[in-house]
Amino acid sequence: MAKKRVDVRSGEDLLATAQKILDEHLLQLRLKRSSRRDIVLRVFLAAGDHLTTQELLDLVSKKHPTIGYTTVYRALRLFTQCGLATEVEFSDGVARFEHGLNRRTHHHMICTTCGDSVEFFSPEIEVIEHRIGKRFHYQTATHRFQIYGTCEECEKKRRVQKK
Amino acid sequence: MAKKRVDVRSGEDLLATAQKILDEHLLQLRLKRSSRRDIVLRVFLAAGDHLTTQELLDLVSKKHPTIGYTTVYRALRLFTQCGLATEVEFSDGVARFEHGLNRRTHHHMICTTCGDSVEFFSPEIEVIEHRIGKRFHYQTATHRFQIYGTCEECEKKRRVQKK
DNA sequence: TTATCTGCAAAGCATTTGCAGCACA
DNA sequence: TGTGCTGCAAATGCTTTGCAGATAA
Repeated sequence: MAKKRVDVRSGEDLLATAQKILDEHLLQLRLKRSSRRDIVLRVFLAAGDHLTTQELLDLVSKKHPTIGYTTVYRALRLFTQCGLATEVEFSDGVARFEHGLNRRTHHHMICTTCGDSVEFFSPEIEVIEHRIGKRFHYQTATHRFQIYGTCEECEKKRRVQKK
Repeated sequence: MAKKRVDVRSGEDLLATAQKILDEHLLQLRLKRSSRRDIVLRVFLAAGDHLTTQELLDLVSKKHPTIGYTTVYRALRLFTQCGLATEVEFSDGVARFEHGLNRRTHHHMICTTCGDSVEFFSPEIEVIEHRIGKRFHYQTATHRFQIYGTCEECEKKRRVQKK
């Protein structure tokens, strides 16, 4: 499934574009729009990256405490289907989601001590994906690449403890 | 005769080396050796890669039906701790293990339709890991890299269905 | 003898789903 | 009006752990 590339600069435009993409997706699947799901979308777009379903629910709950886990869960699935969200794997067994709109392909390096992460760009990865796909006759769709280690802070603490 | 590197080509040597590594690990943790765990190790070494705990149990059960899931589960954890096994993530939510001994660093490309996978080598990945780690002052420990797509077989079938 | 190992069963935990009532088209 | 949406609670499915008896040292 090819992701559409849309240029979205302001928050306004971002929301409008995202809503349009979602609506189109709903139309294709003959689903109905719902105000609660739209709220989840707004909060998701305004929130930071790498949120778990629970974390997004917590944010949503602040202003809309009656919206439940299931709604957020199912909304995130829809967002992922239409490319508004991407699931990322941080190896702690919990699904995390980040924005898929207006986002350069990037990867994550995760600190296994404090859970912090940084994003980085590595265009070579795309090249490798294509090369390997071609070599083994795979129609490649996506890839996952994460680096695990210890961030500067945690590394310092570790050294102090060792002494 | 000045070869210092442990040459583990035959199954015999492989087992011996692995057993030694395991024993040493047990010693460090002040754990005891056990015949059942040794059996699990033998089966694991002789088996193919990417096995789930359940799959390894199934193999073990063929000759030793009284060995239980928990033993295999805990054995795999020990193997992973001492580097005899590596956990790999295929994104289906099940832990898979492959041999860590005598194995070049490699990665996987997985068919999301049939679950089949191929291994490939990409030394560039190591280089990227180091470069990114240095740039953000991370002490990198490891990384994960998988490509997802459709294998030739499944792609053919998909095309036929589409018509 | 004492500490670890084992199998069983049960607990954990994130993810999914069935269902009855609510809301959108 | 009917179909999809929601929240709740329960089901799933894999992972992990408590415990009593078996086993290694």
